[in-house]
Amino acid sequence: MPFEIHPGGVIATKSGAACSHHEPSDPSLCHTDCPFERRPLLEELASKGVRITSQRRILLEIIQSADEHLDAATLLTLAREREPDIDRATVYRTLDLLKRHRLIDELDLMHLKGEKHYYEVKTRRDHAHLACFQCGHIEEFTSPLFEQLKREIARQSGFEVRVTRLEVGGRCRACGAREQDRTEIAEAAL
Amino acid sequence: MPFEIHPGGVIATKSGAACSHHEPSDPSLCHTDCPFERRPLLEELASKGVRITSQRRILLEIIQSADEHLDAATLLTLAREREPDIDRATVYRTLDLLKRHRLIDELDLMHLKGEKHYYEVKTRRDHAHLACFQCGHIEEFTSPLFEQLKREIARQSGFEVRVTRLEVGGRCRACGAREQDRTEIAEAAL
DNA sequence: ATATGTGCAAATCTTTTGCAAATTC
DNA sequence: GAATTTGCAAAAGATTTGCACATAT
Repeated sequence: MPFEIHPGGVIATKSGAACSHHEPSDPSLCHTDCPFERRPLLEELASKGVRITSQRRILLEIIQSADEHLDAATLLTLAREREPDIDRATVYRTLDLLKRHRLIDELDLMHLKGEKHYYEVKTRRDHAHLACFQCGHIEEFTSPLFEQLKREIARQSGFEVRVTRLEVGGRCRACGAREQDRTEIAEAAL
Repeated sequence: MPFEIHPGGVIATKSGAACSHHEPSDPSLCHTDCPFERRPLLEELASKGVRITSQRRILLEIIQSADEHLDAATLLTLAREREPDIDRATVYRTLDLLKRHRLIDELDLMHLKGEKHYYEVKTRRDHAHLACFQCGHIEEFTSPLFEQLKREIARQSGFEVRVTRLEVGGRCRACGAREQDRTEIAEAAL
């Protein structure tokens, strides 16, 4: 089957699989209507007629259940724990496949640690990624305002919006507070 | 002088220099209050005690007056037209310098043409970059909603927001219309 | 005079590609 | 059985680094 992007709507997950977007401590948030989850990647791909190989099965499972942003090298390492012969190229090709099918999003996370990319399962609501230049902490941020902005962009520019990437770099609350402490200590020393 | 980021406010340009953010056909938009322009990069750097070398002078001028998004290789080529001995490393080091001083923004433009970065002078208002996957067209988009979203992010997350990057990928109006045409032609042929 | 910046060359990091053999449907 | 996918090895693309020499303040 020649590659083709299918527009089809987002479908809520039917599985009871762990939802990587909530703390394990609050599993009650992971139910059928979870706005962050969708069908398992494997199901999604198979239904599009994409061949499921053992390598892809492994990679999809890892990506699906990852609870942090993965880069290609980490994904390769994790996959090799299960299948030592899996190749770097297969990882990149699979990531590309998922990207083209719009099942994952590619992130830079402000290039805090080099030029590599990070990946995450596409969620129903887009979110911003906030990266702290000082401690490297990454935070996600969802907002109706963001959705509104995307609609405004589509309407005013005439663009059919397919992918959105909002990354913010700065200093997180904790680092800001720490800095504040330092200032106070310095002042007290005078 | 050890490197240090100075927070200082944005200052409107005093020069009559060409403003790269408006069509040359509408020079009236380029005046003192132009919300897109700021002090020349060279002035900005010099006032921070950064050494101005002949190489930097050339690079700054090119970046300043560029009317499209530059990548490091293009910048090097343009610089070499004026000074053939300038080195690739100097280009990267200068871009890094400007980034650290928050005088330029780094963009990916959705990696339409490889993994390289693009650069533009930081403007007073942040803007989104819309990239058309089909024709490669890049469009900029400013909106009060974007500013509002940034404020919301800062307030709710406690982040001190320093850099924002909003990139949108999809299909531009022209390509969408072209596609529409094709569909109509295809239907008429039935 | 001294700290800083530059060119050169080599290295690094990340991703991509051509091809023969293996696998999926 | 035909088309697709994989592993391997090599290449490509983009950026970074160490060091001796040159330059700016």
